[in-house]
Amino acid sequence: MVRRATIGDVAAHAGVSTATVSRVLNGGAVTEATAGRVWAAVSSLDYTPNALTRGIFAGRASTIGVVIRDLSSPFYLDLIRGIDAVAAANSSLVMFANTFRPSDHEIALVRMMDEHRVRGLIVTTGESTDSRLRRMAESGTPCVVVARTVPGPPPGLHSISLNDAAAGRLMAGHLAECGRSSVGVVTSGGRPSQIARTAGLRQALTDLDLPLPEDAVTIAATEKDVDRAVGELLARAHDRGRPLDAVVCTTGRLTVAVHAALTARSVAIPDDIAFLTMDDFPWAAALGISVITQPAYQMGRRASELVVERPSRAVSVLVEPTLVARSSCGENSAGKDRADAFRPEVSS
Amino acid sequence: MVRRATIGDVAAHAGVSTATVSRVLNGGAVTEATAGRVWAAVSSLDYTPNALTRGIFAGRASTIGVVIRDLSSPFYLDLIRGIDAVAAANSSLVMFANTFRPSDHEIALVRMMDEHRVRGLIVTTGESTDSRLRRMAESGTPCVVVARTVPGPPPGLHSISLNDAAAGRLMAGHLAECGRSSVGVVTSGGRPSQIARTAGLRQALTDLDLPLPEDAVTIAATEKDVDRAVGELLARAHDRGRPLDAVVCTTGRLTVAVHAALTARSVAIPDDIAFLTMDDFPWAAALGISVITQPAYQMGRRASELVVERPSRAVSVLVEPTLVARSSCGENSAGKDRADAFRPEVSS
DNA sequence: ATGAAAGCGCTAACAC
DNA sequence: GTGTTAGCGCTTTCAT
Repeated sequence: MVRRATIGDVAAHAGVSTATVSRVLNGGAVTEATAGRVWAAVSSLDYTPNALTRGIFAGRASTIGVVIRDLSSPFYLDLIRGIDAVAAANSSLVMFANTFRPSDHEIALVRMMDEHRVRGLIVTTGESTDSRLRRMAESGTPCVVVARTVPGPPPGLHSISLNDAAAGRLMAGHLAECGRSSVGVVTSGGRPSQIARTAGLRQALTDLDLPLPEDAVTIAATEKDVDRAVGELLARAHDRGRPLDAVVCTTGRLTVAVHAALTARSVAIPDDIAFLTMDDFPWAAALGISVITQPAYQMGRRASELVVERPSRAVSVLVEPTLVARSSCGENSAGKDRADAFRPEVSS
Repeated sequence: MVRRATIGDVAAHAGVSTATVSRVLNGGAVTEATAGRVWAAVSSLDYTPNALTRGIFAGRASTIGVVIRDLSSPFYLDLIRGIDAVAAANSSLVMFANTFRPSDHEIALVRMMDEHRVRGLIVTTGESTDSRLRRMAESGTPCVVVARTVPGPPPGLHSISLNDAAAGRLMAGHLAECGRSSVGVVTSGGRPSQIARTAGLRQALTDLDLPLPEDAVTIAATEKDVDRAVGELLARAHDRGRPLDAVVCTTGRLTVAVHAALTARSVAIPDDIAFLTMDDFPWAAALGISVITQPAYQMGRRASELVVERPSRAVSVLVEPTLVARSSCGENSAGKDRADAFRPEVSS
């Protein structure tokens, strides 16, 4: 096992001091001649500088931390791609951790990111991590919370989220336009974004004189739970005497499962029931599924930028949802294309 | 901006030496009493140990590096999930970088991972990075190459890949069983795995007396290029007087695009043309698309395990593909379920 | 322009 | 059990 060359080895090999080597590596004042000798030593020894040791000096690593809840969701996937793109442009690496669902685990992951002295941290965690995020922000590690806002954030603790109520309203509007009047919704539960979407939907529906009964909303925490949820939704509406003519899903994570549950019951989309969900995905076009989309990639970019640019105040970015109408709700409107709904930020 | 507490601060606050603090943190011999005082200091100062500094001691970080070509491909996504799962179980974080397509960029990324002294590195890069991977392995950083094998690997340089030729054969067999005889293939190009799949397919087809003409194989490097490729495939077969009755795609990355190109030409699947592709994905069932699948998640787990367990020899894992027959090739066989084809490793 | 030396936050011998 | 001391690999004064 070959020992790695250190800066000392390079110095010895080039016949200079470590200080000089450091200078040529980081661009200090050195003669052409010495620089040449040093570079020669570097390559002949295959010297690769140690980023860890460098980081201890800077006080922090050059890495951007990301703690995400569920990699397989289309939204998070695009988010990461955005984050990674900006990181790459700043020659930062992304340090990633998947929290997997409910997971109290997320506290430990955020802690690990902190221990690794990430340059900044981007998370989609729940409130349980807020105290640590605050402290990190206060001690100079910019943090950005996605899909949620933190009350009274200290400088350096940013947030970037979708106008969830507007997303709900968009859903209501589209469904109404398509002549649907009895909608059922499956949502993934208690996260603020989920609640706001459902509330926005209900409000808009009510304004349209299309009230959404309590029991027309069901919670499915996981994909496995979706089939039951959809079954109940259908049954309740039937019992109520107003069979469903639309099902909306408030999270992209459950789209496949809801669609499958519907299909398994041989409901025809959109003839029997309209289907509308969150977050665009590669196969949506092929399946004709209409969606409300959020600019995930741009959100990821923005999050990374906040980390890199370190604005001194707490920044709160709110992005707007867009409807991508395809055929799953009945009318096959020309379909505004997956427009980029990213808007300039709003400082808090 | 609050300065972070160091081990020295904790020591001072608790009235002990830094060595003692280090001991209670890492489990050395200490009195209940001192330990108590130290922990009290730790929490009252919100002390969070610096993983960077720790790493400089261990000689390396506790992070697992991953350089992936394309996050959005279903295969890579599952691979990462597998990697992350094992990393989490070993309280390692995953350091991630997306290489994006063609990218010579990958050399720089692997280098960065090396600079960060990752505990081990998992890559899907091309041969351009081999020399560095060899050096890393030789100096004690286990590396695992996915979807490719490195000739004459030094100890510590592992590989894990699919039996690509078998995948091609599986495709040929299924297509033949479904009564198809004129197949066209779209492949993403020159990577060894792509070549082996196509070769396996061609060989098996030939053995079945169903030769695959040169011009029935077309290369599409990116999704944008797929439509052209499919068009050419169809046209050439037509000109040849043997219109296609099957299209196979040798990479999961292009599945959506190939499917879209076919649909755009209003070919009916499977009535006009059978469609068979690589890598299972969440929507495949809904669309009835038959696939040849590889155990991506397990491969990710295995890769991580190789990093964690550091076997002293070079290990080469070969996994077998499985056919998941749905309806896109005509017959709707019961469909063996997405079986786990993971097999015990084979040492090289 | 370059070297000597101090020190970043932490661990690991080695004394006591 | 606990403190002292010497580093780990690197950057950064401060001299020269």
